[in-house]
Amino acid sequence: MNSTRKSIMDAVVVLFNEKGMKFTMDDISKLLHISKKTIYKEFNDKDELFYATVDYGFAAIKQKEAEIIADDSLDLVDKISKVIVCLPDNYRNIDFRQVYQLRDKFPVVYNRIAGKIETDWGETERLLAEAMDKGLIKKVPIPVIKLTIEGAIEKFLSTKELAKTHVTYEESLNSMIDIIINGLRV
Amino acid sequence: MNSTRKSIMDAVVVLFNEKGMKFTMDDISKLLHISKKTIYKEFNDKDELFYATVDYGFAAIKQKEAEIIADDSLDLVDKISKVIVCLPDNYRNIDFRQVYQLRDKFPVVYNRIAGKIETDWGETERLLAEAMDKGLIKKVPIPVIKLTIEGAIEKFLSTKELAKTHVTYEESLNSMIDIIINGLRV
DNA sequence: CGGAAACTTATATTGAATAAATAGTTTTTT
DNA sequence: AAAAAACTATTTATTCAATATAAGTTTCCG
Repeated sequence: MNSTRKSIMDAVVVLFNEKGMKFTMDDISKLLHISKKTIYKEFNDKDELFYATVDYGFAAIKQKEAEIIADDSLDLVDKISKVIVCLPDNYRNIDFRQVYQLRDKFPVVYNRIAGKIETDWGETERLLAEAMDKGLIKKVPIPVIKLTIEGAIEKFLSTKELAKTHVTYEESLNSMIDIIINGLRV
Repeated sequence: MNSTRKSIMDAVVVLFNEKGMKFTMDDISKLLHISKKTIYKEFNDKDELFYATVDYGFAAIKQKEAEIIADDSLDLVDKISKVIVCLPDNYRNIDFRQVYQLRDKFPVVYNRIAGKIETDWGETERLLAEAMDKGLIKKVPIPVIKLTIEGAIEKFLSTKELAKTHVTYEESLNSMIDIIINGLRV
């Protein structure tokens, strides 16, 4: 993949975090000091650009996830907690709450994201089921675990309460995962 | 408090769960087969009705909470998990996600609710801090615990994923609290 | 008295008209 | 060759009057 494509997709992520979905193709060109023609040489339209950016971003997550799972120095429960933190950690700078804004205007892109997140959870669910089978953790409905973690992440991202108490998002996430993994241990 | 007032406030809760904030004074009178005049004899306006309904509802929660805390047969950690479940349990039939709709139209009522929820958490926070002091549970930033629980509850209420897997809201809530309390134990 | 309905006025919603912004293209400049 | 700027055809936002809805009051009636 050429570096122009990459820099454009990086700019999309930067602008998304700055302005949500309210940024224009002109914003991208201004940020990178490139002409719109250059963008349209790489991507046929805005949809295609967003779609590619999503795939580009999630590829990095999948990569890291695969490394964790392949790491033989980690036991199964450690792998689970690392894989769970993996998703938001790579995307520390992405405000996932704004993703819902895509639903109406870019439904294809939105569904791609939803699908990617589901797939990512699929891996975690597989590990959780295996750990339950082996008696390493309690048997608890997996949706309860999933929703608890998702809900906590959304709260951590959306609230200002953490900032007030000088607890960072990352520390909160690790604390939360620790509590839950420890709570699941038999 | 007279029974007319109570039945009107009960109707408010019923209609709120049915229609969110989109119900009218006429809806209340039709549901109860009473005239609007009767409603306006008890409450000066819609604001006052909602305000009273909030206080009426939270009084029941405070009552139950006090009973749990006074119960000497429970140890501190048990009290914490019971007090946490106490809030949503009493309000099993209230969809708290719709409360934000009040913010614009009934700011006074909204602030009352926000205040009540904060007060309720204050009690739980006090118990958590005490348990940490006594070394009964791990020292973890309390906002992390609070946000995790709040996030999970919101997710349980907002998603259809639980229904699909035949796990009830109540079971999920209890599982979640079990995991977290167990995860906090030293 | 209290329910049912009619009535008034404030608030909300709708939709067409208009203005503004933006995706995508073309031209000019460096 | 690519940036910058100008351009156009659509989309999207805004405005404002009409329309409709709902809060609160009054009237009538059993």
